[in-house]
Amino acid sequence: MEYNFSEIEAKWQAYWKNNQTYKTDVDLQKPKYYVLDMFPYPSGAGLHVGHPLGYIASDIYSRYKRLQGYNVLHPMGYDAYGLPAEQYAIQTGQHPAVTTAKNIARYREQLDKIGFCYDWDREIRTCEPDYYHWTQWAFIQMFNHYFDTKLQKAMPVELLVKHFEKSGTQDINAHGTEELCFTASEWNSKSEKEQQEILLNYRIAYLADLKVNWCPALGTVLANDEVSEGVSIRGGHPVEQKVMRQWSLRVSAYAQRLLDGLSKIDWTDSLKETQKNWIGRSEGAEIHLPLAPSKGGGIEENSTSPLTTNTQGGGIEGKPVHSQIINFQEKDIPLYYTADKLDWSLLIDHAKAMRSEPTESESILWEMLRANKTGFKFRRQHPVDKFIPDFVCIEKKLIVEVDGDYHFTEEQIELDKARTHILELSGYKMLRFTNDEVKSTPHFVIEKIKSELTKENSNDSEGQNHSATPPSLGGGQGEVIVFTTRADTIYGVTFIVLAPESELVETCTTPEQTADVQAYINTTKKRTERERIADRRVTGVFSGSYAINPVSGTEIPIWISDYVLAGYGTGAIMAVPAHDSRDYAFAKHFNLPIIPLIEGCDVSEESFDAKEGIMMNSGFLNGLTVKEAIEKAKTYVGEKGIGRIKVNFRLRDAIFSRQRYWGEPFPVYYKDDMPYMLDESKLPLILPEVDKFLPTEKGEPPLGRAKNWHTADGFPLELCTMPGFAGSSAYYLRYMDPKNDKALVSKEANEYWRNVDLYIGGTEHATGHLVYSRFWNKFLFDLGLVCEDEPFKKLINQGMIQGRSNFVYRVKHPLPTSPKGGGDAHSSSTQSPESALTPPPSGEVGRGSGCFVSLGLKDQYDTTPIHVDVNIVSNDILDIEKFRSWRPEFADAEFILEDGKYICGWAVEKMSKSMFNVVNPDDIVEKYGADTLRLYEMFLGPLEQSKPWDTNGIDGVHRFLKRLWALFYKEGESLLNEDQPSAEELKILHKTIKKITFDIENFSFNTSVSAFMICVNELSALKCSKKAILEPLVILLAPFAPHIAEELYHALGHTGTVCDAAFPVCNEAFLVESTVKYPISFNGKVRFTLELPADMNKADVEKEALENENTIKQLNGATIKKVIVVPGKIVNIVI
RNA sequence: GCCCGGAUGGUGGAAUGGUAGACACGAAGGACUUAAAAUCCUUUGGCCUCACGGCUGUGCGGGUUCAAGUCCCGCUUCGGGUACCA
Repeated sequence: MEYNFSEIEAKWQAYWKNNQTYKTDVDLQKPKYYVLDMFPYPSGAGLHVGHPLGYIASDIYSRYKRLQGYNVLHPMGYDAYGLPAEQYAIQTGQHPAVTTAKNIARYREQLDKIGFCYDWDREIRTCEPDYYHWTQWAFIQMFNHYFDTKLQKAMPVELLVKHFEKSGTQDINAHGTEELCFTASEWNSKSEKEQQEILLNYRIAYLADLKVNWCPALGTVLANDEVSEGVSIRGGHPVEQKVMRQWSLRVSAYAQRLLDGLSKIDWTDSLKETQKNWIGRSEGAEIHLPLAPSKGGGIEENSTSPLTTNTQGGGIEGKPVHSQIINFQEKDIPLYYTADKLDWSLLIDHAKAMRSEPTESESILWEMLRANKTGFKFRRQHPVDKFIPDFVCIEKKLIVEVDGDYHFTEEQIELDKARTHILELSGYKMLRFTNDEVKSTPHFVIEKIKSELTKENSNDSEGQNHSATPPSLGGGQGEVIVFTTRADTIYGVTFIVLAPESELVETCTTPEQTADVQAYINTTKKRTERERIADRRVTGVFSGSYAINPVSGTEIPIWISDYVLAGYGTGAIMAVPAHDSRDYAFAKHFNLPIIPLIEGCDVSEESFDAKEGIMMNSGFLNGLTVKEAIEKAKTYVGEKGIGRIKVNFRLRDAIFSRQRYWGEPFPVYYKDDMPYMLDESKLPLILPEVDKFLPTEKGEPPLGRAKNWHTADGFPLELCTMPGFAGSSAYYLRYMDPKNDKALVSKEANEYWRNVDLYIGGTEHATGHLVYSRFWNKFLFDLGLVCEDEPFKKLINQGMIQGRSNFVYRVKHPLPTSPKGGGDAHSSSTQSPESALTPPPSGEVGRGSGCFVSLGLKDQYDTTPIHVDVNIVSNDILDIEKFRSWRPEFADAEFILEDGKYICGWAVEKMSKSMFNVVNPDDIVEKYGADTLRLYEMFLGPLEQSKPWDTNGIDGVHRFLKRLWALFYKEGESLLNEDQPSAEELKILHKTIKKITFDIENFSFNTSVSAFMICVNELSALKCSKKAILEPLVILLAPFAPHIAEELYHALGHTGTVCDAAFPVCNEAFLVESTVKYPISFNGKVRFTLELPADMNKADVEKEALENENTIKQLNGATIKKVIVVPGKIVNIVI
């Protein structure tokens, strides 16, 4: 009986299926173990030989755990929604459900052939209503919860509403998009619509206007991790920035917990590092810089003091601001401005005349401010210093002004700025609103005022109140707020940069600069993300305004540039060109000053970015190390009320809307333009049919074509669908209880299976899926629906399987010189793949001759390398006949052979159709069997390393299985016997048990395959066919090669499945050696070995070694300096 | 630029600081066979040598150590990730 793998594999696959061998249920008698493969997207191309790598590894581990007595959950299913199926549907008109089902069937067929131990009863598909019911359900929960920053967990929105009803925004700890501020009475007086709008600011699933990655070619928005270098990852289409109203998930609220959780899980350091970078926590300070009134281009460089004199522009022209700056710096001295009253009285009169009649907006605002409605007393037209502002709160030193239309004249803007500055120097804070703002968005105006009132409060009373209520982007009207991690460099700030999108751009732009700023903003708007990345030229424009450094008192110019991101920090930075390379480049380009702050650093050529050295030019920070200075500066900023300590995260909220058809419908309807959730009893909301998978004429998403797409009451349903990661974020929970129609997962199932013990998949999910599913799980954990905070305890990334391409060399024309003899036959691994051509399309006759030269002779000719299908090449030898019939244009090909063979060149490239190097697992299974495929995939190299697939080596593992078979059968006769095993045989077996156990635990499957080979080689040499040895060996091999193991297990007389056997345990007693072969080395170089009893003591070993004749010969009379004896290991003689 | 991995024969790779190259492919030679396939045996890092044996050798340059592929410092180079994140 020969080893007939196809028969054996078919037989046992049928047996496992019929006997439900892999069916799993909750079993409280057994410990659980959950092994999961990353959710596959069933693409139309099917599996290539690289895909099953991780599945085989997880299958081995699952089978191993089962043999060890664990109840193993090992499920599989499909992430079935997605863009490719929909793109295909658009092209072909076929319904994506149809193509998806077809692809799944193909995947299943391929997977089945490899003999995995999946419990297929638990299969899930994200596109099935039974499944997406719970995706929609989770979304509703997210809509109905907010994130409490103090408790660091999700809480019901009803609690937030109760809080608003009772005390407004006072003392709230809710993570919000913006900081809002209102009283209870205001909340209660708001309309339903207004209240809903406000709540969206806090909901974990929320609708907001966002700048999104819009991909016109795909007609949808994409998440950050779906975009790379300005193009979509799927399809490579350009992506641009666009503001759209989109659903988002408040992932950013969980940033700290996502970061903290990493320390509790067993993932590789590099993966954790990637997640850390993605979350991007940076601890720093927000610093408030008041705007200065001075004007004009360029900054005043003042070498003798940090104080600036205003020499240009209007306003307080020519007035030295020396004294005020000093006062400003030393806040304990009351601020007072000593301006010439005569000059200013003219201005007042001028202004006053224009304000004689209260405008409509002034009246509106007054109605909202009067009678302590804000909680503070406001006065109207009350004189302050030498001005009469519109509204004043003396208690909080806050002035509110409403600008009429005339404020847009150049002159008036000048005057207003000067006025603001003076009042601010007197300790007043100034808020300015336009008529339009007051009329159209009065509640935002009043919120801003209230926020200002309470902000002042916290500064005054505690100074250290760094609560989690960030000010809105860019700060109030009279200041710029920047975020920095290098507060220590405050003395080196020579300019401020605003993001072009910053709200402050308008405030800061002076009339002279308006045209330039407008032009600049228009150009940046037009640039796509990709252009911004590709084009690293320094660009920017001066706003015309200045801010005052609150520590040094210097005036610094405010610039606008797109190297500052609006979405990070406050959208404004303090530029320290000496110590930040980006600022440096900007300063050099615009010729701005660079002040070095660290002793001995050279900033003539580049910035000194390192956080090391001793501070200089830095006032109270001089002499400190950078580390100390950062801490001291941060504390100083907090204590002096210049700013506050702040933690920023890079992690953004996940955009959750896709303007596509093939995804989960949102359980959302709209009433009065506000979103509402469907009742849970209405779930699942089934994806409707549409006539075409394209946007409507109005530009609505494809769901706009669906008939009756509204609630029973006639309210319209959401037209977007959910993104790919919606269905894949909690899928691992559904496997625990896949048929449950009452809940995502029952409490019982969840408490038994808990979370995934081993998760295997590719690195490509490091920042997408693995962040979203951790977030999603933490949210469900907060709701008490799941019992583990982290979904994936241990995670292994399998390496990529690369392709190995083959080349033939077409002769362009023979070289003029006659062929030189013995051209060297190097492999072409250094061959540049770019220079290789793919064959011309059928029909087109390629240029050059139809003559091909073998690799070893190709250097004698001028050749063009051409990719050739690896499936017609064996051991780099081309099958000439197959090549001729491969493509019509090669039918008459001629060959220059070496030794009668055509040798192909090769190179390692990505495995892809275009390289003709795709190897299909089905072909391997057909030729060698699934067990050989499984073993060979593991044998290729370490699981986590990427490596090229080369079918050439597969014969080795196939021979191994045949040799194993030969221990059982010879010419159809069984060789098995009941003989007692010898000590040597037992040693071979137990050595192998020990090695295999260790290797599986360490996921070192390549070395375990080697160990099996060694074992079988040794047993073959001994002609050992003893049941006592072979039975444990077969069980040991069962996780790796389950079919042959099952066959041989039954041959050994068993009737049940090998899956239910017990994994053999190593008995160390069989491994004890009586002697040790000591390598005897001289100065570390081994010269000979000496066999000595294993229990011989150190002194005797040394004695034996020194007395040995070989030693005497080696020494050749030299004196011994030292002898090192490591018992059981080595002897080293130093001479 | 930054972060993370690698670099060992013709190839994939092995090696708790202790005989570098296990195991396998390929190659060469041989056995069996009319022949082929299959199977089995021998050799196989390089150099010198009839041989015994010796020298050399883990990307490069230093260092630690009785002993370094392995640990430390400085480079070269190839992959992967990420990017004006202040």
